[in-house]
Amino acid sequence: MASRDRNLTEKRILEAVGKIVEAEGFEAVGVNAVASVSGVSKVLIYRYFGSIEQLLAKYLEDNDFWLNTEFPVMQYDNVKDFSKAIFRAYIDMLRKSPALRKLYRWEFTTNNPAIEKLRERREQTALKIINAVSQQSGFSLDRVGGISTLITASVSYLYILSENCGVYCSLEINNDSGWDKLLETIDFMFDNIFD
Amino acid sequence: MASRDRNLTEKRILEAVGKIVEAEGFEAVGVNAVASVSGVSKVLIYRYFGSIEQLLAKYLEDNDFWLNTEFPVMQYDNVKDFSKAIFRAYIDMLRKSPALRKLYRWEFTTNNPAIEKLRERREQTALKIINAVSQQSGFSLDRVGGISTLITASVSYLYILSENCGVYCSLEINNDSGWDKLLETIDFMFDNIFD
DNA sequence: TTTGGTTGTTACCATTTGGTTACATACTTT
DNA sequence: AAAGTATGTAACCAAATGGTAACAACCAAA
Repeated sequence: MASRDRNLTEKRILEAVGKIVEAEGFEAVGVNAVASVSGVSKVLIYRYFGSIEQLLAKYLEDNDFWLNTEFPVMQYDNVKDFSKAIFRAYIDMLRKSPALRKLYRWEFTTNNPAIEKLRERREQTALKIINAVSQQSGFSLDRVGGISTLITASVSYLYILSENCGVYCSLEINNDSGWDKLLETIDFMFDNIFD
Repeated sequence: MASRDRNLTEKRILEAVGKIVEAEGFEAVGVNAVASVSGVSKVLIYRYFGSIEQLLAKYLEDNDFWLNTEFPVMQYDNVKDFSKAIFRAYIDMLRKSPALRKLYRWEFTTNNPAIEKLRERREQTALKIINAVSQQSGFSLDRVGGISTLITASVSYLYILSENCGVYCSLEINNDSGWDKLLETIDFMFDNIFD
């Protein structure tokens, strides 16, 4: 596009990555695709980012998934409400971000340093929360960890699937009605557990 | 391979599909790959199956996922044990079948008639079980459906992820220890709910 | 034995992929 | 003004993809 502005073209390239990711997922981010969507010749992609891997690493770094999301701090008087809030936040995060859904999908088929790093952060964040809830509730780490796993994994699965499939177990996962029911189920679970 | 036996070469081709699926997933099933793994020239693939889509449809039909798995019939005296057994069976199914794990992964990125059919069957089976449990337990369909969704989606997610990632939420998902903990969590849930 | 259909192989095709070379244009610094 | 560097483009390359055409070998039925 001949703008002769490195910063701008780098921005254009990264924006193109974002567009492709949100529309088709990380699997579709190739040199040719990025070049054509950004309108920048692919030579510059290699020149400025080295490789697609590095370009994606930069993209992930910029849109720092997980780190930018504020999880509700322990500001509730009881653990039950805190727990409910945590998973509400998790659901919200995935609902709002098509890119995050695509990232979780990508994780199923790919292994690279960037993904490893994201996994580590996820583990750290999870551990922190699990520790807090465990201490406050008196439940063992395994107990709290098991429940957290159950819920977050489920939510992730359903959100990824919802992009291709409208119903799972009679639950409408492509509109709010299904998610309301699921939230209600989670609340019900905690109501039963914390008593 | 010049065996001049259509049945045999068809079998060879389908077996090659199976190998590729189990090792690399449905995404990797291409004409060239199938041809080279099976040792059959790709012309015959088109001649006998029409297209890769149809070949995969045949493969899915043959290895009829979901239909061949026996779910524990209501032979327990209480709903709690029955519920626990159901999800144990579900976990077992995914544990034993690499192809099923790959199928669930494939479902995230693909839509075609064959997949739609599998989804329908899954819905039917799920509905049947949910109905049974709902009647026996007195819980509403939404309640039972919600819990079923939560658990099966979670298990599916963790099994798919386990092929690329060893730990999720401090849970070791690539060996039995993690799965034992998850089973224990599920049991705990039901113990709390059914009382 | 000839005819017709089945099975298999080789070679080819267009398209797309990731990746590079060579060159031209501009800007900056000396 | 000259030299050197940063930016951009067009053309090209090898490899792999899905897909087909042409031909050879074989078998069975007429």
